[in-house]
Order: sequence, then structure tokens, then C-alpha cells
Amino acid sequence: MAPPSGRTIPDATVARLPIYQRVLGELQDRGAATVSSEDLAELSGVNAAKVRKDLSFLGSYGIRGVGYEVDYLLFQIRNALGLTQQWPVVIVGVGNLGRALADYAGFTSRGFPVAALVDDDPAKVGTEHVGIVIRALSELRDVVRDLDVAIGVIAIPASGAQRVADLLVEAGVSSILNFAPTVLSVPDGVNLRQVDLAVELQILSFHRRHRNRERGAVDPAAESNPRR
Amino acid sequence: MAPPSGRTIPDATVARLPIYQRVLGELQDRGAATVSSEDLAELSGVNAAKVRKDLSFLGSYGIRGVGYEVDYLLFQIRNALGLTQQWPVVIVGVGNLGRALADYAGFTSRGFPVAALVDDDPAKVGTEHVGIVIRALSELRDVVRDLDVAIGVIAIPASGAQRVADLLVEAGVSSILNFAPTVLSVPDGVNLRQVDLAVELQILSFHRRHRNRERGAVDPAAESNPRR
DNA sequence: GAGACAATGTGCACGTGTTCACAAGGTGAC
DNA sequence: GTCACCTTGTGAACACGTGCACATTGTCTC
Ligand SMILES: NC(=O)c1ccc[n+]([C@@H]2O[C@H](COP(=O)([O-])OP(=O)(O)OC[C@H]3O[C@@H](n4cnc5c(N)ncnc54)[C@H](O)[C@@H]3O)[C@@H](O)[C@H]2O)c1
Ligand SMILES: NC(=O)c1ccc[n+]([C@@H]2O[C@H](COP(=O)([O-])OP(=O)(O)OC[C@H]3O[C@@H](n4cnc5c(N)ncnc54)[C@H](O)[C@@H]3O)[C@@H](O)[C@H]2O)c1
Repeated sequence: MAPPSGRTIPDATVARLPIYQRVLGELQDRGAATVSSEDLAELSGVNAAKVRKDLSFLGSYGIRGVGYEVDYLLFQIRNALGLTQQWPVVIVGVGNLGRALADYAGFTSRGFPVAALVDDDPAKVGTEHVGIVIRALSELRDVVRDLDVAIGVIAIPASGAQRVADLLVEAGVSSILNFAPTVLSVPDGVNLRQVDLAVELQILSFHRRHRNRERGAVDPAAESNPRR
Repeated sequence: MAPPSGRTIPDATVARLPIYQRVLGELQDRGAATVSSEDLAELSGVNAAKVRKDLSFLGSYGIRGVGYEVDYLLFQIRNALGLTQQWPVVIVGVGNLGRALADYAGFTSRGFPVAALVDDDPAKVGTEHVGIVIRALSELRDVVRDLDVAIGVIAIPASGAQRVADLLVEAGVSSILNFAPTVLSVPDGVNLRQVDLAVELQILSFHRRHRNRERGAVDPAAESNPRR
């Protein structure tokens, strides 16, 4: 029976598939043959019913009374996620963050090899980092074409991010991961994801503050800035 | 009139407040006195009705017919997010990623100063990075107490992450930002956020694959791994 | 071959989030 | 002081996500 895949998979499910994928990989390494939705849920930090519903969007790959075959399910998830092939990545901006990303082995091992590094600092262009020659921004189009780059990672200051995003799109990249703390706009058809660490910290800060408030604390500052 | 703040603010709104905060800061720098929900929405990449509803959870801070006073609204959002004070951060794991984070000026400027660095590599402990002496894992409790650390950032390999999370909680940290690609469990009352770059890439990969499928492409691999 | 068993797959109800559309209500012009 | 105008604040409908509960169905035992 062919996998359904005609069905649309909800965004919330898509966001969890990579977690299941990683957990299943660990189970496979440990030699587990099958896993129940309950165990998979426990290891993934979610509800068992959610796991079953999520997996049912991929197809009916479980065995009632037994669970899911680890190898088979893992293959199906990888297939759904498009991880049956490699997706070369270009990192734009070889600063603190760009270097850390380029050094990181976890990307290549998960099928996202760092194919190219790009920077607009003339002092950096032409030098090597982790064996990759840093190219100029003007070469972006060639780099993308020649190395068949699928994904662009933006690791430059916010001020230049929109321009680089435009250049990436022009060069034919249709998936962008942006680390610059700014809202980017891209044409329809281009996929954009934002990772904003300051936002994460601020959300933590909110919850911490709110927890304190529940305990009866009052923030005097709230009154100290009257309008006008 | 006191800010309501008795109301609970939806999670989805909390996640957007940092964006509004950043955009309003930019508007303030440009000297804007007021802003309409429509303009703020445009700059934040969201719907105008959503902006108004989000802001209404903080209180009735707009002026009908005019918009929102930038200074005043910014103050209220900062207050809601708990950004009226500094939240010292400890980074555990001074490797590729930990170093990049420690070097990053954006945290301190947003009220999250890197107060301490911790690593368990004896070769690193005692050395300095960006003027901060790296401390041993065993000193974590003292570091958290003495420097009044509010937030712990985990930047070590997945295998040790749960143990470090436990240590952070024991040391009194109640907000954790985890970069290790693993599911952590923490007690109630501890706030945990996960940043997983491989997950982000895999979500991009999913959408790219799906886009291609819609155009009629068929992945032959889907059939090539029959069960047993 | 039949029956007990165990875990899946899903209908359903509930909660959360989004968006529209418009009444409510300040502001500024005259 | 009145009126026209403009943007907020929110009710209501809709879409999406979650989780319970259980019928369904494949497996294994005897
Ligand atoms: N370092 C971190 O830990 C961290 C954390 C959160 C967010 N960020 C964000 O990531 C981005 C990069 O941070 P960073 O610390 O690596 O900065 P950085 O200043 O260390 O490095 C930026 C690099 O980008 C290059 N660059 C600048 N403009 C460019 C352009 N238009 N085209 C190509 N290259 C360009 C610079 O030459 C430099 O090499 C920033 O937006 C920052 O806010 C970084
Ligand atoms: N580097 C990246 O760009 C990147 C990207 C995505 C995710 N990550 C994740 O971030 C984490 C760190 O990545 P990295 O590239 O910095 O790794 P790394 O190996 O460069 O550095 C890890 C550091 O943590 C220290 N360490 C290890 N175990 C420790 C423990 N129990 N207590 C204290 N310190 C300990 C090591 O001594 C080392 O200094 C990993 O989980 C990785 O998967 C990194």
C-alpha cells in the first residue's frame, strides 16, 4: 500500500516529526525493534494520543496490539520530512554565530551539510574556515547554483538581513533560516523560519515575572511612568 | 489607572510581545511619537486586529482616532515582559555555541547580561573568555547564588543536558534555555524553552519537499522500503 | 482455530488562537 | 460647542490544535 501523503499534514504535527525522528533514531541505536505510542510519547515529552494522531497523518504504519516498528516508522518519517536526500546549506555571515554554526557537526550528520560560507568583509573573503573558503556576497548566485544550495542561513546583523534575504531569493534559495533579530519579508513560495534568542529569553522573563506576581508581589515600576 | 495585569495573557500573545517591543524601540529611535495598530502590524509582520487584541490584554493603552503613544506603550510592554530589571544569565558549556553566545552583545543590551560561564572541561576551567573566568560545574550553586543568576543556558552536548538541567534547578535557577537536541524534563514551576536548529532545518526541508510534491513530483524512495 | 489481549486509529468535545467587522469613543477643525 | 473623522477595543464566527475514550483490529497463546 502506498503512503497516503495526499493528505495535508498540520503544522503542529510537522513541528513534532523531527522530535519523533530523533527519538526513534536513539531507539534504533539501542536496538529496539518496536515502540508503543506511549513509550514514544514519554521519550518525546508529549501526549500518547497526540503521537498516534500525528503518525496517522503519515499513514497507518502501526500494528495494533504491538506498536510501531522502529525501522519502518523512522523511514516513513524521514521520507515525509524529505530527509532521504542531503540539503546543502549556505551560511551568510561568518561572525561569532556563523562560525559556531559552521563548526557544528550536527548539521552535516542530519543531512544538512554546510556547503558554503559567504561574508562581505573583504578581510574574511578568501580565507578558510573549517576547510571552506569564504566567498564574497557578490558570488552568492554562483555559489548557490554550483553547489546546489537548498537552504540559506542568515547570520549577519539585523541591518543587512533583508538585503541578504532578497539576494538569497534572487539566487534561487527558497528556504531561509534567519538568526538576525528582525522581521523579514519574502515572496510567496519562499519558506522562512526565524530563530530569535532574545525573544526566547524575554518569554522566559515574562513567565518568571508572572509567577512572582501570582505570589502577590507588586511591581512598583508599573505606576512610575504616568502618561504625559 | 493601574494596568490590569490580573488578566492572563495568552501564550501566543506573549510570544509576540518581544517583537512589538523591538519594533517600538526602532520607532522610538526614529523619533516617532505615536503609531497605529496598522503600522505596528506591518512592521511586525502580523495582522492589525491581532496587534490590537494582543495589546488589549495589557490594558487600554491606545488612543482612539490616534493610535498608541510609542514611549508609553513601550514602557508597558517592557513592564509586562519583566524587562524593567536585568536578568543575569549563566551559560553552561563554553564550546562553539557557548562562546558565540558569550560574545554576543545583544543579550546584555536587552537586559540579559552574561554573568557567568561554566564548563566541566578541566582545561577550560580557570581560563578567561570575554573577561569572564570559566568556572567548574561543581561551583554552579555558588555562582548562581553569588551572582543572582536568573536564567540558565545549556550549550553542551545532548548526553549531559539532563544532568546539567537538574543541577541548574537544584542551584535555584527557574528559567532554562536549552540548545542541546534532547527533550528535557524539569519540575513544575521551572520554565524551559528549547531551541533546536536541526528541527528548524527539518521543518524547512518538509515544506520544500511538500512544495515539490504539489507540483506533481513523486518520490520513488517512498516505495523502496517495504515492511520486512 | 478460537479467544484473550494489547495497542492503534479516530470520532468527538473542548480549548486556544485568528480574523472580520463594527460600535464606541477620543481628537481636532471650525 | 458641534460635527466629521479616524482608530481603538471587542463580540462573534471560524479555524486549528489537543486529549479523552473506545471501537477496531492484528497478534499470540493454547
Ligand atoms: N552570536 C550570537 O550568539 C547571537 C545570538 C543571537 C542572535 N545573533 C544574531 O546573529 C547575527 C550574527 O551575530 P554575530 O554575533 O555572528 O555577529 P558578528 O558581528 O560577529 O558577525 C557578523 C558577520 O556578518 C558579516 N556581515 C555583515 N553584513 C554582511 C552582509 N551584508 N553580507 C554578508 N556578510 C555580512 C560580517 O562581516 C561578520 O563577519 C546578528 O543578527 C545577531 O543579532 C547572534
Ligand atoms: N555549535 C552550533 O552551532 C550548534 C548548533 C545547534 C545546536 N548545538 C547544540 O549545542 C550544544 C553545544 O554545541 P557546541 O557546538 O558548542 O559543542 P562543543 O562540543 O563545541 O562544546 C561543548 C562544551 O560543553 C562542555 N561540556 C560538555 N559536557 C559538559 C557538562 N556536563 N557540564 C559542563 N560543560 C560540559 C565541553 O567541555 C565543551 O566546552 C550541543 O548540544 C549541540 O548539539 C550547537
